[in-house]
Amino acid sequence: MQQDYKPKNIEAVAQLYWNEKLTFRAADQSEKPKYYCLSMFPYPSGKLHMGHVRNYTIGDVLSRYHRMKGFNVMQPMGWDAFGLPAENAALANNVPPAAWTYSNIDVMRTQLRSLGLGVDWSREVTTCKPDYYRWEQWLFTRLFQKGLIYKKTSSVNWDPVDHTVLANEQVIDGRGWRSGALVEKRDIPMYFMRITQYAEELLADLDQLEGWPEQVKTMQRNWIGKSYGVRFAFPYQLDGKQDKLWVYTTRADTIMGVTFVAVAAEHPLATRAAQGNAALTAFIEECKHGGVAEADIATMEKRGMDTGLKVSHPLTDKLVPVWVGNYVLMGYGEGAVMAVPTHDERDFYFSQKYAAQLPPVKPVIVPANWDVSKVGETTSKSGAPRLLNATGADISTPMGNYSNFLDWEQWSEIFEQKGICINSGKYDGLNYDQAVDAIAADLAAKGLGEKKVQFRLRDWGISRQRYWGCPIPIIHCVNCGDVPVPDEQLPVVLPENVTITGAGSPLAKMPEFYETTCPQCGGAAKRETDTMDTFVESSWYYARYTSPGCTTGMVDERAQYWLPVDQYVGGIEHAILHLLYARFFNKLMRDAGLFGDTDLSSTSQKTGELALRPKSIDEPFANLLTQGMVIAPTFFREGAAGKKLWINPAEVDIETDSRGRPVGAKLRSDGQSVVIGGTEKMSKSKNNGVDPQVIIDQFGADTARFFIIFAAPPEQTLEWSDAGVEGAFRFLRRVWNFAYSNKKEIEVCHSRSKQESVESYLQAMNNEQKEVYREMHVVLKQANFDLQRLQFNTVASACMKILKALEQQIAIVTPGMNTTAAAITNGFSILLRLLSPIAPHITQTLWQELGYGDDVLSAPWPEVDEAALIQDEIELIIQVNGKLRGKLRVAKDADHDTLKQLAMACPSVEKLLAGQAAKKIIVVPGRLINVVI
RNA sequence: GCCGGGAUGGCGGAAUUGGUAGACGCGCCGGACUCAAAAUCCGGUGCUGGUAACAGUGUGAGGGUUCGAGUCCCUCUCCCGGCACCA
Repeated sequence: MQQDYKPKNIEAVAQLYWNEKLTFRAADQSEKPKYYCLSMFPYPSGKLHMGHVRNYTIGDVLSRYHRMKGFNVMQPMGWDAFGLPAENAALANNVPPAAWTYSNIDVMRTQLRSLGLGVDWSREVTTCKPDYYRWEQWLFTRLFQKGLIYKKTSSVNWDPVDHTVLANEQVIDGRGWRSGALVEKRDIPMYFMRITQYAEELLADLDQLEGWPEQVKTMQRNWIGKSYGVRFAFPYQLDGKQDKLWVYTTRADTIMGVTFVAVAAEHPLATRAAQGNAALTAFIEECKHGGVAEADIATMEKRGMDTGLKVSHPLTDKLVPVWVGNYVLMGYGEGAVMAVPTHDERDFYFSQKYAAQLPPVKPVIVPANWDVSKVGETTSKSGAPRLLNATGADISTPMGNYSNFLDWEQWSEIFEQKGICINSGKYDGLNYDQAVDAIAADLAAKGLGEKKVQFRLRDWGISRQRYWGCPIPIIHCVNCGDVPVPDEQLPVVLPENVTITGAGSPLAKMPEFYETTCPQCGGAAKRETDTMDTFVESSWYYARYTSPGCTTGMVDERAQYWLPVDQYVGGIEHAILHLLYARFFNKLMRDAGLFGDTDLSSTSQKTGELALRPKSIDEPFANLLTQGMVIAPTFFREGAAGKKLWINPAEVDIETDSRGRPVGAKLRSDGQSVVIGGTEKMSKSKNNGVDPQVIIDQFGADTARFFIIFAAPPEQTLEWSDAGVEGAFRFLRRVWNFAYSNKKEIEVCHSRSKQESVESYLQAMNNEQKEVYREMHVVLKQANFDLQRLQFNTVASACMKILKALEQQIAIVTPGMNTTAAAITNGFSILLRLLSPIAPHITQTLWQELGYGDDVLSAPWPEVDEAALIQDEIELIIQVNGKLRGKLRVAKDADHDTLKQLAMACPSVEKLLAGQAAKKIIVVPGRLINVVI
C-alpha cells in the first residue's frame, strides 16, 4: 500500500477493475428488485461543467447506495445531441454541426468516465443518430395517422434581415441577435401534437406521483391550468351576414359588466375592420412587431385601438365596441376576450388609459358580506362609479375599510373577488355559482353559449425551421396531400455534410434531400424540410435505454421490466416543459401498445389470470429529484464603450481583509485589479464557468465528487468555491492516512478466529470506548436517514464525523489493545461503506487493501447498532421564559416531579425567581424544562 | 406581468415533528513542528460589552400566534428558476 494518497493512480486502477468486471452492466432479469436510476442526459456542448458533475454525482450516489442495499441497478447515459448550439458553432467555426457534435461527445464521454460514474455504457443513446431518431419518425407517422398530430398555422419570431426564424432566446430586446433587426411575428404552418387531448390525464395522474416534489406538481398543475368557465358569443351583422364573435371567460358572473371586447391583431374581425382604415392597419402592423415569448407580451405596455365595429351583448342586445388589443393572442383560446374593467385588473388599467374612448365602466359585483339591498351608487370626481355600503360610507379610507366603500378610480384586489351580483337585472343578488348557472342557462337557451372546461395548456408545436434536428417524416404531394413516410422508407436520414449560413434551413436548399416521390400515387412530391423540436428526442430516451440495440421498434419487452424509471435526477429548470412532454410521450407510447397490451379488461377476461396482466405504465418517472444550479462569482473589466470584458474566476486572485471578507481582486497575469461582479449561474457569456477537469487533474475525481456533494443539499443552488475543494481533498487524504497507519491492526483483526471476532472485542470495550462507538452510531443513524430523504451533504459531514470519532478511539487508549483494533476495524468498515457512493475510488481501493473484501459495492450497507444508542443518563435543557439558563444530567426515566424540583434548584433559576413561585413549569420529555415566571 | 422557489456568522451550509441556533467544512486568529516556509497537528472563532465569569443581542424587514418561532400565520423587500423555438 502506498503511503501517500495519490488519486490519479488509484482512480485509474479502480476504474479498470469496474470495466473488466463489467460491474455496471445491468442485467435485464434479476431476483433482486430493479432500480432504474436516470440522470437527465447532457447536451454535448463541448466540455463538462460543474452542473453536469453535480447532476451525475447525485445520480451515482443513489445508484451505488441502492446497489449496496441489494437492488439490481441500471444507470444509463446518452446524448441529447440535436439542437441550436451546434448550428451556432457551425456558423462561428465553420464546422458542420454533426462533426462538432460527435467530437464534443467524445470529449465529454471521456470526462464522464474519469468521474468514475457507475454507468452501463452498453446502453448509450445518441439522439442525432438514425438508429435513434428512426423510431421517433415511426411514432410520428402513427400519431399522424391517429390524428394526434395535425397541421395549423402559428406565430414565430421572424428576422426580416436574416430571413430566418429565431428562437425566443435569439430575440434580445425585440431585435434579432445577429442582424439587430426588429423582429416580427409571422404566421407559418406547423405540425402540432394534441397534448391537450391528454390534459385531463396529465393533470389527474400528478396525484399518483408521490415521489415528486410538491412544487413541481404545483407548477405542472398551474401550467395545465384547468378552468371551469363559459364559452359564449356576441352576435353581429357585417357585410350583410349574421356572425358570432366567440370568447371564453371564467367569470361569467361579470358578463353584465362587459364594456368592450378585445380581439387579437390577427383576428378576422380586425382584418376586416382594417379595410379602408389606415390608422387601424398601421396599428395592426405595429402589433406584429416584437417577439412571441409570453414574458415579453405580459410585460409590454398594453395598447389597443377601436375597430369601429360593434357586436351585440348576448343577454341585453346592447351594442358593445370591438377593439384590437396587442395583448390578445390569436391561437390562444378564441383570439378574443371580453373586457370587464371593474372586475379584472388588466381590463381596469386598459380602460383607464382609453377612458375617453370607451363606454363608462359598470360595477356588477360587491363583496359577499355586503347587504345588496342597501348598496348605493354615486360618482367620483372622474365620473368613475363609487359603491357605498349603507352601513355608512367612510370616504376617507376607501382601501382600508372596503366594507363601506368601493371606488373604481384605484384598483383593489377586492374587485376581482367573487361576491354578489348587482346592476345585473334578473341576476341581482346571486352569488358566483348561482349567477354562472343562470347566465349559462340563458345563453344556452339562445344558442349563444354553454359551460366549458378549458385548459391553459396548448397543443405542442413541434415544427422547427432548422437543420440540426430530426426530419419530419412527411411527404407533400399535390394530389394526395400530406402523406406520412411508409415504415420501409424510414428513417428519413438527415444529411450530415452541409454548410450553415444562418439564413434559412439548408435542407430547403437541397433538392437531393427534398425531391422525392409520393408513396401513395408515385408522382413527384416534396419532402418536408422542417425538423422536430429537440424536446421530442428527450421525451422518450428514458425508454430507449431499456432496449439497447432494438431494431424492431422504439422499445422491446425489456421496457416492461425496467419502466418506470425509479429515480430521475435533473435540474429544476426542467420542471415544466421537459417533464410534461416526457409524461405525455409515455402515455402516447403506452397507448401505441409499446409497453404491452394495455387493454387490461380483455386480457383478464380471456385468461382469467390476474398475474398475467401486463402492468400499465402510466407515468415514466416514479421519483424525481430536482437539482439546483451551480453558480460562481463573476469578474470583469470595463472595455471600450463600456462593454464588459468578463474574466474567468480561475485567472483571478481575491484579496480579503483580516476577517476574510473579499475587498478586491486582481488578474493574476498582469497584477491589475478587476471588478467583482455578482454571483451568477455559470455561463459562457459571463465567463464564470469552472471546468471540472482542472479539479479532477489536480485532486482527483473523488475530491470533485465529495466536494460537490458536501457543498449544498442537492435541491439547492450551489456556489462554487475552490477553497472548499481543498477541504474535501484534505478529508480524503486523512482517510487514506488513517488507513495506512492502522493497516496492520485491521489486518490482524481480519485474520483472527471466530472466537476472537471483532464483535467479541466490541463487547469488551471500556466505557470511554463505548461512548465513542455510540457517537459513531448516532451519526450513522442520522446519515441513513439523510440518504433516505436525499440530503447527501450531511452524509458527507457524517463521514467526517465518523473519521473524527475513530481518531478519538486511538487517542483515548494505549495502542495495541484488542478492543481498540476491533473498534477501528469495525468503525472504518462503516466509514468506507458510507463514503463509497460519494468517493468510490478511494473506498474501493482501501476496502481491498485492508482486507475487507474484493468489492465494496457488494458489501452490505452499514446498519445502526440500536443497542449502542441507549443511554442511562441524558442531558436536559433548563429554560426560564424560553431562554437557555442551564443544563442538567438526569436519569433517562426520571419522573416529571423530580425534574421540576431539579430545575427549580438550578442556581440560575433560583436567582431569576428571587423567591417568587414559578407561574408554570413545562416539561418536554427528553428535551427540556421551561420555567415560566 | 404570471407560476414556482429562496434569504441563517466573513463564506458554503446544519438544526426530522415548533424545544440548546450556527453541526460539518472553508476562511481567519493563536500555538506546536521547522533555520525558514509549505504541509501537517492542536486550540479559538455569530455580534456587542466585559480580563473573566457572564450579560445583552441575533436566522432578509415589519407585525402576530405560543411557555417557547430559523421552523406556524399576515404584510413587505430583494434574489433565483420557468413562461411553450436555449436545453
